[in-house]
Amino acid sequence: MQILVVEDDNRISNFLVKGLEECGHLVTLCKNAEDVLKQYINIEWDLIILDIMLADMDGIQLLQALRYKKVYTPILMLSALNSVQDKISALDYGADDYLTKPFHFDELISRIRALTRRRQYEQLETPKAELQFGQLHINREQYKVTLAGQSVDLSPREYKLLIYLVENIGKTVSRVQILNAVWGITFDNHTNVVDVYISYLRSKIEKQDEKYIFTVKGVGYMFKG
Amino acid sequence: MQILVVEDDNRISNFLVKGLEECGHLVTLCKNAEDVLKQYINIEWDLIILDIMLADMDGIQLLQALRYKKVYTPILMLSALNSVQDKISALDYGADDYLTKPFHFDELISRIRALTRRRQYEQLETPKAELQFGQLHINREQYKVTLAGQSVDLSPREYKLLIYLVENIGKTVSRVQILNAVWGITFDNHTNVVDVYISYLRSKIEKQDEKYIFTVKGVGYMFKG
DNA sequence: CTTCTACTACAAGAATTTGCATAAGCTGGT
DNA sequence: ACCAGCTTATGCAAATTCTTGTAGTAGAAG
Repeated sequence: MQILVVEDDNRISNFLVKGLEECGHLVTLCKNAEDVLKQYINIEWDLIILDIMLADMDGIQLLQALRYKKVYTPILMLSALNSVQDKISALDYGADDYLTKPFHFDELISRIRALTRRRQYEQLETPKAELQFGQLHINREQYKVTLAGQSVDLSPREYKLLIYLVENIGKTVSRVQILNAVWGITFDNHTNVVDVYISYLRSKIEKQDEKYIFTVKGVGYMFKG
Repeated sequence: MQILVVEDDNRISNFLVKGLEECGHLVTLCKNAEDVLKQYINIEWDLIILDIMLADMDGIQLLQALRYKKVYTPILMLSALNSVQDKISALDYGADDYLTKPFHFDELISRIRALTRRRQYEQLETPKAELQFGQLHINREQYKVTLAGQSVDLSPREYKLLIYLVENIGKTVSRVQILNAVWGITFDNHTNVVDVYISYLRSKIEKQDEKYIFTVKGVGYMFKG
């Protein structure tokens, strides 16, 4: 899933990003409220994790702002405060769940699962751990990819890229989108890493007769099953 | 099962932790009430064992606090007092069972079994006491591991780690997840203890031709049978 | 059909990160 | 104080990531 983490404390954000990525999610980190409203508001996230205490804006305010702008993405609030009052006001203003720091990572995971369950039922393709396209087989639980029975050794970045493409199967995704989702880069810094990694992937998962990644010239790439 | 023991008397806590671990449970010890509310409250325990006499807070108060915070984990109270009054108030405030010290370990076990019976029925796969993977043999009842008939001497931490990996057999578990489940650490990701212990475990339970623990690059580790 | 341009593919190597082993420092229980 | 077990620190090899540079290609324009 694509998750936006809004958190200015480096320790916690680092922990969150690392942990969520290790669980197979595509995570983007944003360190202040303003940027959320400016840059990230138009991206379709599966989940937003929002710290209630931010340097530039109260988390509740941001929550309100998002809901006002008709962003109905599930939002999970994080807080160091353990007060009931805060919890209530967060839920009142439209948060979907609330978690106090420090928390157990497995609990975060289970709450994320609960929050996005509806979504998962709706799109029955994604929650499957096992995916297959022709000769290509992906096991998301074991992070294992096989091609015609033979194991394919992908680096973490290559794997992430593949997952992103597969999650957007049939849709053309731009380099900027890929950079955003897989690398967490939000501005164009004139790099061609995406091209390079597409090339790596192709060399590893495609054969002469079996192609999965298609170039859409001037736009980006598309995965076809 | 994952059990939290809240007890400040070393003699008793040691006895409890050792005994429960020997019965194949994953036990975390907490020596004061404050830490329970701060650090351990969001972890999904299967059972909490709570001494009624703690240095920093009355056990009943802690019990109340937990229930107030909607923690519905089964709680078993321990007390040196034999007074009926205490027993009643503990049960009134939401404890699920009550046991007076000194007690026979067998009684504790049978009460734990009663309290968590539903849970045990639910997960019929895990409670097996005897596990075998190739040459590797784990007896959870006796807390004993053998490799090709030869006894393997694991430290408590090593054993806990092994059990966690085995319980997630075939699934990749991240370092953060391991740190959470085996160490109870929620916010420190600048440590390499997990790596070190994986290394210890491997040196003790693996041979040239027999491998059980597989590294999933950039993600974590996976146990394969 | 040829030329041109913008875009794409890929190779090679530098820089960084990761995983692992080992060693050294700590800690709590006897 | 000692010992076993736990944690932190360090160094190294290998893997991964990313930049740079060049060759190649599709498609528009002449």
